[in-house]
Amino acid sequence: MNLRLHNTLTRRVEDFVPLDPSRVTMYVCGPTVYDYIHIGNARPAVVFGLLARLLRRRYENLVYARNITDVDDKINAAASAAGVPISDITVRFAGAYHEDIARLGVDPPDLIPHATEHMAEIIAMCERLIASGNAYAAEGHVLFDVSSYPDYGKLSGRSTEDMIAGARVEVAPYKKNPADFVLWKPSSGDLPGWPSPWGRGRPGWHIECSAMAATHLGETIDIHAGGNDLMFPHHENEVAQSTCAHGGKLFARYWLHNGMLTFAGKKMSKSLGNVMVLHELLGMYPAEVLRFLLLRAHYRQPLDWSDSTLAQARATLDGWYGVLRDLAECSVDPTEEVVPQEFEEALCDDINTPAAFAVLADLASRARKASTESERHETKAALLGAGRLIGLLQQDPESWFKQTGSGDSIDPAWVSALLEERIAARSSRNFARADEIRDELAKKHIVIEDSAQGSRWKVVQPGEATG
RNA sequence: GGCCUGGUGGCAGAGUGGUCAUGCAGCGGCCUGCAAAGCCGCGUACGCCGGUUCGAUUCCGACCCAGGCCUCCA
Repeated sequence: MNLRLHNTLTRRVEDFVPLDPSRVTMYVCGPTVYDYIHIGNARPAVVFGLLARLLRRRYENLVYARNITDVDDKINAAASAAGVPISDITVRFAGAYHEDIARLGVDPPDLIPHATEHMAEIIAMCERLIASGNAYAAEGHVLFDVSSYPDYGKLSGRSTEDMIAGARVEVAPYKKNPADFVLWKPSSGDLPGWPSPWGRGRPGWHIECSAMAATHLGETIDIHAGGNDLMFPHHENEVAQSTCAHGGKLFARYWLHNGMLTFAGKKMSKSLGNVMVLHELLGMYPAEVLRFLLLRAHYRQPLDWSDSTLAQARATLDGWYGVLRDLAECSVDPTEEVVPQEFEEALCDDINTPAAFAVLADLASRARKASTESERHETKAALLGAGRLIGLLQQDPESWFKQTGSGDSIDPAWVSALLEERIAARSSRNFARADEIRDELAKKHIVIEDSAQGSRWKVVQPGEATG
């Protein structure tokens, strides 16, 4: 089963063949840590974290780096607004990022390079680019000379003429060419800065990733991924810098780009002010519902956030957890879990999570109908194995159904007492009282399920099960 | 304006040149004291117009519409 990935460089799905199967390298652009991230920022971490899992199943040694950008003018703005050093801001929000992402079931990458810890490498790369004639210093800046790199624009599919024609930026006087971009810029006294051959300054954004990728993964890396909004200029600039700094060596062999999360059809972004903050969402919804929502659409497609899709995600997961709850008696040791082949095949087809979920749904339905003990065991082991790989169905099924939204709390003793009373009422055929109790529980969003085995209860989210 | 994606049934969302995606919701039935859960069954979906083809939702062209990038952005 080959792993196939859509490569932005060729705009088609290709077989993934690593340069060196004994050391597979992947770099994903991480967050700039100046605030809590929104749910859209979590999409690449979730999707490419899943890709990392798939890669680890095939290659013994994956080196996966996801950076933290901790030098940036937005950070400077946040720090000066709060009257604290930038490290107060970056440490706090990098910590929050790791915590929130972990709750979404994302494994930590192997390496988490920080831009501020790579100043020497960044400066060295600038010097190398100047020496090779691909960059020039001007008024305390170092700029990349776009005209020195004929392939500039190849990744994002635009020509330099297009860029100039569409330019909406005012051209700084020290630029030779309007498309030239900053590698290093001067810092005035109150801004964070590092000593450099061009005076005290700080790096431009793009060079950080190039320097960190080269430092930890090497000059040519297998996979570089990030949001498709980074394709231009960020990734285009990375390609230019890295290729030129490394004597024309190919920088990244496979470029992967995830689609944007939208809200009411518009890209979720801080500047539009239409963001759903992940940290807050985690307090309102089960983390697996959020993770499932992010994986329900193919990663390259846009994904619209809405109450309806949220409710649908919750309802589908409820169905699968319902199967696991019914199979509670059938014990499956983690070592007995298996990842069904069709499931993994779907994921290996350019991370086709919707197709994988179709396999999971079929599995769930087979598990529910399983008539023999071995069939129950087999399907449950497959369900759990698939769930583990994709990062879902990892909760205890019984407690899954007892989760309440933020603010609500339910006293299980109170529920049990009413349930007992209702059982007694039913056995004495006092259905009026039994229904009264059911209605009372329903006010707390508690639903009763009677069966031959007895009565049980679950919490449904308000608004759940709307189409 | 330039470059790039995409338009699939009530909603979400894969995929394919010629019987099935799948999930959620809905409807009918079974089950149930009634429900819930579950089971069985049900829906002439592929933006518009041409072209290629024995046959197109799938390939080609035009058009319309939406979104992204061109400025910080996952």
